[in-house]
Parts: sequence; C-alpha cells; structure tokens
Amino acid sequence: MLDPKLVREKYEAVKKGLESRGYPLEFLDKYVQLDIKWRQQLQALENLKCERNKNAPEGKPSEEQLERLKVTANKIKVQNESLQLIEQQVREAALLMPNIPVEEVPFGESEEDNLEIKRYGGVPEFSFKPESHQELAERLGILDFESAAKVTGSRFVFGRSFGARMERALINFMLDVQTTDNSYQEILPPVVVNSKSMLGTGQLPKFAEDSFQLAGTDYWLSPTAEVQLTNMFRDMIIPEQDLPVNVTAGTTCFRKEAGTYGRDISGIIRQHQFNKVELVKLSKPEESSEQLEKLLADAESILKKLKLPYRVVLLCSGDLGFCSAKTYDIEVWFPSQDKYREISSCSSFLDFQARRAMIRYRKADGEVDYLHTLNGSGLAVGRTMAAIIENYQNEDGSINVPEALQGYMGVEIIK
RNA sequence: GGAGAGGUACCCAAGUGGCUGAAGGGGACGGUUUGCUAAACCGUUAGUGUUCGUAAGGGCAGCGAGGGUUCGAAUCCCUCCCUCUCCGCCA
Repeated sequence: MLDPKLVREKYEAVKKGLESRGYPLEFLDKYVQLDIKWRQQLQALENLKCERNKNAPEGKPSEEQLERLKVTANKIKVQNESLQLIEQQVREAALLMPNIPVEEVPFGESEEDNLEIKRYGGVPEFSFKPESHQELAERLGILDFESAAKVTGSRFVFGRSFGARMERALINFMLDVQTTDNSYQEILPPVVVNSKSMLGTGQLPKFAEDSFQLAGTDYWLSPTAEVQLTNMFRDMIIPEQDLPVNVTAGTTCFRKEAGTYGRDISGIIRQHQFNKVELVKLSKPEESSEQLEKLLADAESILKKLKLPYRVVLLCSGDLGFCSAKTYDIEVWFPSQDKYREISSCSSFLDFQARRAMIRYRKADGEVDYLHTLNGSGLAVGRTMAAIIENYQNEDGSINVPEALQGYMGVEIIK
C-alpha cells in the first residue's frame, strides 16, 4: 500500500511513478476523490461522536435528556453507515494500487526494456547439440512426467532416483550456504496460509486467480515463502537493533500459472508445484537499497558455487511486480533454449508490504515507523536442477554433478 | 470429532451496563537514601492507528476479530479466530 499522505501531498510524483508502470491514471484519480470524501465523512462522524461524549450523562439520564441522546445516536448511526461504505471503497482502491518504482529503475513497457547489469561465466560451448533437460532427464529416468500426469495432472512431476536426490541435495546446499555464509536464520514454515497473509504481501486481492485456495476454507497453498516469511512479522514492532532481520526457508510453492497455457509446456521450468529457497530481509528504510545489493549477491553466490553461467537484469518500470519498487532478476543460461531464463527475482518493496502487513520498527529514540521488506529467491530449486542438467550434460547423455554438490549427492556423475 | 476453560496494557491479573481507557501486583525507567550493591521509600509507565492543524495542540478509535442490542458496552447477544485441559482418532 502506498502512503496515503504521499498520494495527498506528492500527487505529481505518485502519478508519474504509477504512469511509468502502466497503471491507469483514472484509478488514481478515483482513489484521490474517494480519499477526500472519506476524510470529510470521517470528520463529520467524529464531530458527532465528540458531541455525544461531551454530553454523556453521569448516571441515568432523565426522560428529556434521553430524547436528545437518542437523536444524536441516530445521527451517528446514519453517518457511520455512510462512512463505512466509502471506507470500503477507498480501502479497495488503495489495495489495488501498485508500488512506485524507485528513481534508478529504467522506464520501459516490457521485458524487452530490462537493463542487463552483468554477466557471469561464459556461455558453455558444446561440441554436440545440447539437449533439453527434459529429454536428458527422462532418458536417465530421473524425472517422470507420465506418472505425474496420471496421479495429478499436467505441470507436475515425479523426481526419481538421482532426480529426487538432486532436488533434496540442492535444497540442503542452498540452505547451508545461506545460513552459514550469509547468516540467515533458517525457518520451516507452513505452506498453507490464510487470506490475511496473502493480502499482506500483495498476492491478494488482485491475484487470487494465480493461487490455489483450499475448498471451503480461508486457506491458500502458498505461492512463495515470501508470504510466510514476511507475514511471520505481521503486526509486530521490531527493535531497531534487531535489524536487519534475515530469514530463509526451503519450501514447496504452488501456483496456478493461469494464462501461461502453451508457455514452457515441457520440462520443469513452469510447474504448479515447485521447491524454492527463499530469502527475506527486513531492513531499516535507510539501509534497504544496500540490503537489496546484498540480497542479490547472496542469491548469486549459489550460482557461482554451482558454476552456472548467468546474467543479472534490472527490471524496467513496466515489468515490475505489483509490490516491487526495484527488482533484479537473475537469469541462468539454458543451452537447449539458447537463452537466459529467470531463476531468481530479488526485490525491494520499500514500505509497501510493511504498510499492508503492519510491520514496523522502533528507533533508538522510541519513534515507531514502517520498515522496509525485501525478498529474493536463493534459488528456484527446480529451475536450478534443470540448469545443471543442461549445462553439465555430456555427449553420451550423462550429467556431471557440480563439484559443490557432490558431497550432497554422493556421486560425481549421473548416468 | 466430543466435553469444558480461557483471550484485558511489557508480564500476571481485577473488573458482569454509566463513577473504567481500565484496580492491584510484577517488570522497566527516573528519583530519595547509600562508600558501592541490595533493600526500602517516592514517582513515571498504552503503545498504537487515524484525522484536523504550519506548529503548539485538539478530536476520534482502541479490553482476541467482526457484527448486533442500548441514550451508553471490557461487561449483554451472535459469528469467527486463537490458546489451554480431558476424551476419541491419528503421521
């Protein structure tokens, strides 16, 4: 949620920011109108209540007094109903307004306009035509799409043998690195979350169709551990000296992938269920920009250790996620597709989520303010496995195990 | 799933319709005393949200959450959430 005061006082800046990401300005203006109306109605109600409180009788009121009190009470009731109506509208409008990009975010309309920041590792050269991870994995019998189609449906997969083992190895490896080298606290959260949490991190109300809701309940299958790790701190005031908070979790995530029919239909790039190691930071506002760089470096460190070639792009305004003010995507090289594909997304939300979820901090002088939230994948596990299979393939269809993973896998090669 | 008990401020806890935005205790903080510490005594201690205001400073809300009854609700009624105890079932 944007700071309502910011919208009131810096209208032009807000307008410019929202416009840059393609948000329809009539929605903004509608919100502004509602906000003005809401404040007027609020004042009216509060004046009535003030009057009531001033005239409150000490004990039992006389008949005459009672008559007057009833009149006021009725006025309050009517005014309150009118206020509630507008309040609901203004709240809804506010919850549907996206965050404003920070200054350094390049203007652009789509993926095409994202800014490449850096590349790491050369693109591997193969003396043969590299195969897709799906072809390789199915032949090796480590990924089983047929069973998944039968038991569940499309966009699900069974890992088998070293396919199952590598997924587990990667989760352990990633968590070990993040907890040991980069000092995150490891969390094992529920993967089922309630609507309030989904609202806090911005999955609701706008993106309900992207997640699975458990029938007849207020529960959702979490689409990302960002939801759990951020909402853990909902409605809390954290002492300044405890910041930054760094937490990580390896969880299973569930997404409907509505509207992606036909995209990435083969392989494990886009699944309804996947594992991800998530990194979440809570930061003092003045440090969040620096913390985003750290977060990015923490995510990158996994790819470096696995010796996978990647690049980092800074998302343009039009490609930013709803809550994000600034996002770096890390894209790993997929030889079979001859391109880089997203494997991590590292974002700073400023106080946007903190406002929704009421996550604040107390400064040394006692003042309380919203903190900044950040998160990033460190990394998407299935995609990492796919990238390893493709980048480490041999001509005979066997796959070398990256050195960093050999201890976790117990083998040097999968064949 | 069945039966019961609860949720009040940093913690414990009193409070069953107006004098309660809240007794009492603990803790914390400040002070008196003391060579220092402890003890004792005195004092302070709802943070917060929101709105009006350049500000100073007002207003309103707030006793798990949301509704309702009432001139008036921590207190009565309804729904929901959470915690605990016992029984049943279970990885």
